Parts: sequence; C-alpha cells; structure tokens
Amino acid sequence: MQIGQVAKLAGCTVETVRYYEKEGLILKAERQANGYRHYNESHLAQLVFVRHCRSLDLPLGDIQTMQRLKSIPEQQCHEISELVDGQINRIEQQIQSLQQLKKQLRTLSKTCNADHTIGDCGIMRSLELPTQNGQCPCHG
Amino acid sequence: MQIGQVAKLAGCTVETVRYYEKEGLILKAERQANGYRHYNESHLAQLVFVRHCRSLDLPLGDIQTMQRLKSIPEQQCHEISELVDGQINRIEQQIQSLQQLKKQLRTLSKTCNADHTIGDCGIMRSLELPTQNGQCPCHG
DNA sequence: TAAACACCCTGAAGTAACTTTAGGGTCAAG
DNA sequence: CTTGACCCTAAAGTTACTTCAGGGTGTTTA
Repeated sequence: MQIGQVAKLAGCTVETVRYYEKEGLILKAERQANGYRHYNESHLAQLVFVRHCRSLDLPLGDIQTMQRLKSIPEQQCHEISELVDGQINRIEQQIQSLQQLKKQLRTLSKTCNADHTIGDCGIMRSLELPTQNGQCPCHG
Repeated sequence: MQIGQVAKLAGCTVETVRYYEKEGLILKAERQANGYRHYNESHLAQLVFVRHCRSLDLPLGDIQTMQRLKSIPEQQCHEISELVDGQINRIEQQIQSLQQLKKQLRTLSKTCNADHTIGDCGIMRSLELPTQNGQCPCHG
C-alpha cells in the first residue's frame, strides 16, 4: 500500500507519516520503482502504535522507549507502567494549573460587567497591575 | 534602570525582555552611551502588562491587540472581554480534553495491575490496537 | 595594575511535533 | 494530451521563549 492509504488507516496525514519515518519512529518504507514508499502490515502496525500513544499525548521520546521495550518481551514490564503513570502525573499537573488559570480569568472577566469604555474597563486596569502580592483581583 | 533590574521587577529574564522588544510588545529601550538599554517607568509598566497577560496564558497576538485597544480609551470595551472570554473558552476546552486523556490513561494503566513481562503486558497490547471503534480499553 | 566578577551586547540555533510552502515528478482516466 | 489525484524532497514556519557562542563594559579587590 502507498503512503496515502496507510495514513488514512492510521488516521493521520501523509506528512506525519513521513515525519515519523524521518524521526525513526517507524521503519523506513521500501521504495517502488517510481520512488514511492511502499508499506506492509507491519509498517501499519507500527504507525497505529505510535498514533495510539500520541492520542494519549505521550512524547515521541517515550514512544521510542516503548518500542525498545516491545522488542524485549521477556523483560518485566514495570518500565511501561512508569511511563504511563508519569504521563498521568503530567496531565494532572496541567489540569491543576489550567483550573487555576480559569479561576483567575473568571475573576478578571467579572471586573468588566457593564457597558463602558476601555478607559474605564476593570479588565484593562487589572492587567496593568503586577501579579505579585495580590494587588490585582485575579491574582489576589 | 538597566535591563536586569526591569526584568527582575517584572518577574522575567533579561532574554525575555529583549525578545519582547524584538517582537514589538514593548517600546524599544533608549540606549546609554555604552550601548546598554535604558528603561523608565513606562517601559516597566508595559512589561508588567505583558507579563500579567502572559500569566493568564494570553497569546502574544492578543496582547498586541490589548495594547492597541489601550491606546483608544474612549472606545467601548467589549473587544477586551471578548479576548478574555475567548481565552476562558480555550482553557475550558483544554481542561476537558485533558480530563478525557486522564481517564483514558487511568483505564490503560489498570490493564497492567500485576507483576509480569512485557510480552504479557496489557498496556502494550492495548497500545497495539487502533483507537477507533472502541477496540482498545482506553478508547472503548 | 591586573584579574575577577557581574553585568551587558548580538545573532543564530534549539525546543515539540508537526504543518506549510515551493517546486516538481507519476499515473490513470477522459 | 491534459486534468486530477497521487507521490517526492528540502526548507521554513508555528509558539514563546531559551540556550549558545563569542565578546564588550564596569566595578571591586588582591
């Protein structure tokens, strides 16, 4: 199969497939006589694996590690769960900081609750204050 | 004041200050005889404004717009709240997708709850499945 | 007086994971 | 024989900085 088909089956673009090949995340495709890349089932499996990991936002470096581990199936698997758990922790931290951001933005938004001019706008006034020492409503 | 001081007061690095100048987010600093940048209170105010916006993760483009608006204080301020509300929406979407990610990762993590080898690891097996049509536990 | 040290300068490259652009070749159908 | 759908490469762009290489300035201290 050609790159367009393998990309479609894996749910990504052809550019992404070429990018993964260049970065060594999937094996280099064989070439047809005309120079087009040719893919088989095992290429597709690799690509599906990478995309599955990326759908969980695992970094490409972690995916490389996963693939290395996959090639030694007799080894104990704790490294795998460590990678996944590490990702869970990162995601949780991101959620926390986004929730704080949202709270701050909501507070800020409320300082402009009426129809008025920019010169009188509470949002603008707040943004002119430093974020330290609780001088502004959002970081108060 | 010199760049190191203004950076310290605004809570960022000198590199960031130079970067903002290059990008036109703050006015170009005057230069001393030795070529060092020289800052006054209004430079500091600009920098504080930019850093305040950035602490809310507003994109630099939005901050540019904010500054343009600040220069026409007689205009109605709805554009300001639109920018802030747009940011709130983006943040909320990010939180949503991160929470889904977390759920998927938790589900995945549970498929490896015992001491075993990589060849038998439920995580690895799940990652080999495509994410569409609920064939894997995490995207089921 | 010279060395050490804390500042400052520029321009370019690096970061993550792609995406976009520019410029072009291949192949089947009409 | 041209149109349209495919494929190719290399390089630059995306975001908001950070890091690096290489070098100047200014004060203090031995």
